[in-house]
Amino acid sequence: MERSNAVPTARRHPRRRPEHLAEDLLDAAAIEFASHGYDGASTRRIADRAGAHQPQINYHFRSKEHLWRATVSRLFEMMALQLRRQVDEGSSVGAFSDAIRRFLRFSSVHPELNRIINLEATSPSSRLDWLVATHLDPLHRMVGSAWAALRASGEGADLTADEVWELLTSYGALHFANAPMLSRLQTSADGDPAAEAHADSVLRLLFPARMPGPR
Amino acid sequence: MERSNAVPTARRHPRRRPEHLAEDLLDAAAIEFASHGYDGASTRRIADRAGAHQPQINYHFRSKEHLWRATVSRLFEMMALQLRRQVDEGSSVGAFSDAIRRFLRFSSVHPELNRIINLEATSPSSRLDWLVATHLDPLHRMVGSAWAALRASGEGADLTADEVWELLTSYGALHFANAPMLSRLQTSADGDPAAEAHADSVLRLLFPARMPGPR
DNA sequence: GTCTATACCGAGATAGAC
DNA sequence: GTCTATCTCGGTATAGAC
Repeated sequence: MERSNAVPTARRHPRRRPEHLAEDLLDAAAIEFASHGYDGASTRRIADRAGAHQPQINYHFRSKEHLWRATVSRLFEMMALQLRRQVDEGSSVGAFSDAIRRFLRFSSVHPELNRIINLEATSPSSRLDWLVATHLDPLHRMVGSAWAALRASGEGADLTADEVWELLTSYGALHFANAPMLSRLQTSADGDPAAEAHADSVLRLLFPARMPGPR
Repeated sequence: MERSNAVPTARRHPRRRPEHLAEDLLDAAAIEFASHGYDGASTRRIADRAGAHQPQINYHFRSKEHLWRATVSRLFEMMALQLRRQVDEGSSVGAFSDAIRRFLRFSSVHPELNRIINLEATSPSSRLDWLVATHLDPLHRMVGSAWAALRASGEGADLTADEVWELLTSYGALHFANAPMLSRLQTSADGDPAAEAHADSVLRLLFPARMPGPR
């Protein structure tokens, strides 16, 4: 294992009396799972990062797998919070675009969710089954019907709903999830500044007629 | 660790006398690294999958890290072989499109490369540094100058070279790398059949004027 | 070059004192 | 709820017979 930079080195003996240890553990778990994948992440490091002991994880969550699910569900809840105004509500281009901007803004602030999803996306597992059934499929349906409504009213580029889904998740959100790599290839890719610019890029692909603007 | 389906169960005692054990180990390593990430992959399973013993890996390659680099380099060589006619050669739309089709065809047959790249893309590591410096940066430059030439001659959509790079790798290649997830969301995503259709989708985004064709 | 045996470490999980 | 101690397992790597 490569453990380049030591975790914030939680002080050893005196652990501390956290109001919300469970929350802290979930925060730490998100980072570790996103960086090393499920198999590669270790509950020891997660506990360390949260300033807790490793057995606390088994106490507060039942197992590593339960911790993973709780972590993912929490990230989805945070995203839903940031989206509030749902995608399927207004079928207007404005509402749809607004939802996309919120989604991408969230993805730039919390790239962990898309990272975790992408780590699981490449090989079948019970985690992937759960992820799709519990979280992704409902979202996919919402986006699909919203796009269908737009297309029916003559708006939007000539793309299928599945193509739009992939554009949003792969091209759109991965821009932030893969920032460590992209920043090594390009001038700058991570951080908030580029978030709105990338959203513009996505929207230009989806609505070329509306946003032909030069760069 | 979740080890859902047992590896082809290499016969135990009688190992075999392989012509190219190293090649077999690299094939097996590609699959395991792509499925579980560097940390999650185990040299035992890789050896098992190749019908070899675990210590053989340390004999033929120096370490797990060396095995990983050899695996990645081999996949890039296979891709270069499939691309043969280089991207930067002709600056015509036809040559560029042809290269993209070859790239995506390779990605659909060997999704392991894009999977491995994506696994490393999300967090800094010495492996990511090596990957970018050795393999990705040269490719990125080639694509960049090829696209610049096209744009200079008035061809192609209003996209920056970096946007094109992300469209090709994230939207384009990930379609195949993430097939296990996408196939659970959509009607069908993996396998060769959809490869050309997805290439059409990518090219339609890059050259809307030329390929406005309905679906 | 191939195999067995094994060293050594870190993983997840549990028991039980506090 | 928190902590220490510890169990068991699987990880990478090495030594050495063949």
